[in-house]
Amino acid sequence: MSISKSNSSNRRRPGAVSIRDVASRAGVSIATVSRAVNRIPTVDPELARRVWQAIDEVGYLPNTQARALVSGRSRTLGLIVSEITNPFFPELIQEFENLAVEQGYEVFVGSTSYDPARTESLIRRMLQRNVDGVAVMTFGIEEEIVQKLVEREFPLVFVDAGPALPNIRLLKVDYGEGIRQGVQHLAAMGHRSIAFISGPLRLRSAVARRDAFLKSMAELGLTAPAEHMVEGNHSMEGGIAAMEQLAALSPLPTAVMCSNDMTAIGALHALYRTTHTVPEEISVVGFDDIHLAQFMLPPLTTVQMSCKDLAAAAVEALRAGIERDHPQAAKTEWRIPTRLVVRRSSGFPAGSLPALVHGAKAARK
Amino acid sequence: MSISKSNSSNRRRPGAVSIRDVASRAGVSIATVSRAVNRIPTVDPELARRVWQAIDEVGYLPNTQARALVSGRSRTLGLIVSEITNPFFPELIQEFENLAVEQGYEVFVGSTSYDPARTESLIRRMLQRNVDGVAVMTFGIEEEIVQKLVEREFPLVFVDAGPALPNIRLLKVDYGEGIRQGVQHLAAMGHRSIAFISGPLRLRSAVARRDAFLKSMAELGLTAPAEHMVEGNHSMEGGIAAMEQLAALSPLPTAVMCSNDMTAIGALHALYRTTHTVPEEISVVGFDDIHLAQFMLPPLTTVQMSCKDLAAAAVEALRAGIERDHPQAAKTEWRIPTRLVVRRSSGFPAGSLPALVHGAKAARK
DNA sequence: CCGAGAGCGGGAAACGCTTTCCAGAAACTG
DNA sequence: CAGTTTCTGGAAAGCGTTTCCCGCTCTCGG
Repeated sequence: MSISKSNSSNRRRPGAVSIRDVASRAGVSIATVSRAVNRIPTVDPELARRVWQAIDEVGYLPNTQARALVSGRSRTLGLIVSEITNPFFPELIQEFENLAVEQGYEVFVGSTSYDPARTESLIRRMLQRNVDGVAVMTFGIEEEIVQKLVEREFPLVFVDAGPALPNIRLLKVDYGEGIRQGVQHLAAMGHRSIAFISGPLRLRSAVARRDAFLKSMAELGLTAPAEHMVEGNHSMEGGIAAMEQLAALSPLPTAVMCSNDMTAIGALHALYRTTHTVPEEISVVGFDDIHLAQFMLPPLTTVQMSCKDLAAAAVEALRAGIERDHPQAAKTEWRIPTRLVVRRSSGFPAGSLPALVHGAKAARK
Repeated sequence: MSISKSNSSNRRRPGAVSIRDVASRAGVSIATVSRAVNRIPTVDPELARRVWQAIDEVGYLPNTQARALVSGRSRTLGLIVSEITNPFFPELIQEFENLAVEQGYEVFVGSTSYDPARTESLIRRMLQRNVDGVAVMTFGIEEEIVQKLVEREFPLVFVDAGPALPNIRLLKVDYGEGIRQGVQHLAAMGHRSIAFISGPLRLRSAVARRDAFLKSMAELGLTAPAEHMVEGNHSMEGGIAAMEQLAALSPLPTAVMCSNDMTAIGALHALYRTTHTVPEEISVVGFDDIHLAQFMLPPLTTVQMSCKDLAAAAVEALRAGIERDHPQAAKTEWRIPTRLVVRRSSGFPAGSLPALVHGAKAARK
């Protein structure tokens, strides 16, 4: 008799099942079904059981759009990264997505490719899709675009260099400590002439890393001449170009610290091409500890910035901004620790006396 | 006087603006605003102008959820890949997303990590989010899960090995031709003992590639003994392990064809570790032509499967299934061409007489 | 000059769900 | 046993759109 209204509609996808189908099947009202689905405790256990059974039988899936429309929350997060083709980001995305899904959120990923127009469109699309919050993990974003989001009182999370605005949560990566660990590791092995390949210097986070390097050097009483400070672009190609520039120097620096792993991998390639040996002639240290790092030849010594930590902090910070009664609602900064991972691309500089350090080199073999 | 109803609601995000705000600002009905936004030609140009101006002034963005709810189409596509951390996929995702956005679609990306439970949850979530269609680019998916989608008459696109079901569109990658090109390239240089590192053989597409290899060999009157057919897992680690197995053989095969580039890169690493030279002692050929391939040492000879072509075909096939009056609505198969890219990881086998081939090797230098 | 027809714009219904409000039932209490 | 409280389920009102339908106006021909 009562053919479900929704199924007689011509617009819905044929197989789709609405809350009404469940209600009539279970012999209750749609309100009861909704309450059962949302686990409101006041519903009679017996009824709830019948509802769940009916849901199972008809294969009901709540329509997210309708839910979002009425609740005002889409249970969707935006994640903006610089370049999805840079291996660091897929790892981050993966972790972020896992955690978000665990918390019942869906994720829209967007990659800016450092293009302001793309970024702009990305943000507009996310706004339109009503995401509940956005994590900007791009290591550098145009201030004005953020403005739009802030105006709408959007929960926002930035990595290390967000604009100082209210309603913004920051993930502070401890570059200072990370880079210091790398520099001290090299200095401890006897390196005095350490070069640095930075990221593109128009990005604040790239500048932050470079400054951390200079500071760490200064702490040890070391200086880096201008020709030892080369600008890369966070990609392998950039690393290759930068390293070629350094390799032309005479004398060669005995070690190179890189702003990220892809750059370091590029450096490794450039050194291979110019037939310099690593770490005998020159040591290379990266930053990030992407998956690939351990498979380099030689395996890359690097400063680990844990994707997992970063993703976890991002999701939590976002939740803190979204969910009214979140325990950390007031927190605005999350610290992301870093740590040194020593592999095989770093060693004693040529001409040093390894024996003095109790054969440490041999031990690492 | 007339405070917008929507703005007085307590649920909406404070900055949000609804169609009603635009309507009252422009002094027209919401229906007219909707028509103007959707560029329905029957609306008076002067009114349309006023509407657009009002939209600009109040910063209106149509709510996608409400649109989707009423139109029954979410303008969202699902993209399922195997492993987002495998560099091939980010490149694919990037292209896919660009094209989809160009066509006015948003993309939900999901990575299965070869885990049926994850895949299951992924599909359920996509169903729930009402995606208009799904492209499954995982090189192997569980049949039963697909069943669910097919039942709902979901537009579906598969890469090369989709189940033979109605309403499914297939992207046929021309493995036969691609692998043949690789094998013939090697054979032409004088290789007779060619090994093959496959993908995980429970995946149909891995089997397809392996069979293509055997067929190509047979065409040339060559055979591959069992110990030359090693199973990898499409990752670098798998390639390393497989190559180590091959490297232990005596005599060594003079060339290795790999099921994908990551495997080939792993093989290169394994050979470096065992101090075999490439291509002098052994040639290596990959498949996919990921970005990384050209930066290997030596740069990897590989069979290119263009991400761009693949993504373009996927988006088009999806649109053909979604949009009622799409010109290609009836098409069910798209061919993806492949082509050989010769770089430096392949060369003449040891003991061959390069001079016979008119100094081709020298020419490639 | 009047009526028919065309064209445009507004009111209202519908999409599938959540949530509030209220009525009725059940369980107590005096 | 009547009155009060507590609880449960149903009806209905939206959420922000699109779209259908109807009525108004304007034009043009007879």
